[in-house]
Amino acid sequence: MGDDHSAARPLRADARRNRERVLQIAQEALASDGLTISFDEIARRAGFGVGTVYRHFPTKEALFEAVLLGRIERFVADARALATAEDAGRAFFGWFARVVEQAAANQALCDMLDGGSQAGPQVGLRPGSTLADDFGAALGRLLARAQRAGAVRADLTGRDVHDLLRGCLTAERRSLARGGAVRMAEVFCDGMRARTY
Amino acid sequence: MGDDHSAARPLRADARRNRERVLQIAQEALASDGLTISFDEIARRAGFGVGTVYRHFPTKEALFEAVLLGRIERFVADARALATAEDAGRAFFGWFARVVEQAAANQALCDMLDGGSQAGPQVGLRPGSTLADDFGAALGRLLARAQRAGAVRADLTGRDVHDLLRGCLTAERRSLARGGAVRMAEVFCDGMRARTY
DNA sequence: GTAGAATCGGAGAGCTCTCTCCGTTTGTCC
DNA sequence: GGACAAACGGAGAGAGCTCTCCGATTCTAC
Repeated sequence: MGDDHSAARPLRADARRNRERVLQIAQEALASDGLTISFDEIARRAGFGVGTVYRHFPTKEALFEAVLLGRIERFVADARALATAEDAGRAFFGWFARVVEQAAANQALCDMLDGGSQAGPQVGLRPGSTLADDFGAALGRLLARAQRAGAVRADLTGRDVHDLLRGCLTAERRSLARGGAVRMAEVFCDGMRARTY
Repeated sequence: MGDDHSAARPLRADARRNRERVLQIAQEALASDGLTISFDEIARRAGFGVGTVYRHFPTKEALFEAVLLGRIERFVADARALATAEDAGRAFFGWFARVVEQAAANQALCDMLDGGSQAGPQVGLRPGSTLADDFGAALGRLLARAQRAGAVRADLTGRDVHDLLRGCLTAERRSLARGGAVRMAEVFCDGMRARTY
């Protein structure tokens, strides 16, 4: 996806270098500014004409996906790896906290897991996309197992948890203080834990 | 604020009628579409030229504030009224749930309590505004009292709770299912409750 | 009914954003 | 070094937005 130099002839050396640079700058720009950053601005920061950037990535979304999809896939893979962990509760809470923590450090990841900010483009995780389904399914499996083990309230659905995740990330993006998401996740996790009384 | 017919001569009858209609349509539009709705669109829905709407409200923000500030003030007043309630925990959790519930039914209120969505204009609750301070202070007092009464975890700050509030509203705006915010608030409140173990 | 003030309507200025087009520059291969 | 394809740069088209301006219309007072 975005790798249009796989089948056809290889890119010219300068073009490949420039493509890498665009990706790197876009990565930084997305992390600090989120999905609302403009294409022009990324080109400017990278020191290229906007036409050059479009040559490598045909749309704004294509560039953003090239930068971000891999990150989400990692979350899905992590969840799958934890699907047989010994302590199901620990696996679930740990995964949740890790996703929040990593996304909190990256505006664009927040925007993306947040369902695509109203403002920015819909990237990657729009409802119905394969990746969104995978993410939801992976989360659902971890949750179900933790519930069966009695570690998480039985009345929570996967969608509830996804909403809670979004909520945590919102805190990070909006709050005046950094670290809001992680703090919030703590409270959330307490709320999710199965009551013993 | 927006009431420019208070001191000077009264508005002509048709103008007053039109002003009311603009407010009503804007109210509906904001509730359903949030702060990102365009001024042109509101004028179109109301059946007026855009110039007419600008005659009554000099900027987009002025119109939005005319519609929304009263709602926030109500929340602040409610909190003040509860400041001497018998059951401090009940007062706090009840107020929190009520704010979430009401805001959840109104996109623009969500956007606003959310600190002004990145996209839309900053309306009313921008940090440092009097209303934002009032809101924060009212929330802080309810919280402190509930904590003194042992009903809420002692380690939560007012900012934490404001973040949690934002998080709930995010769920409402982004989730595919309506009612996400209220659901989330339940989990939150459980997480906020002081541990008895 | 009429004069004159108040109000309305909407074209358009000016901005930002995405994306295209094509003349200019650069890399590659001989 | 020269020829030619590949890649670059950035002006500008086109769309959407906020807000202004002023001729056309409507209300009100007499």
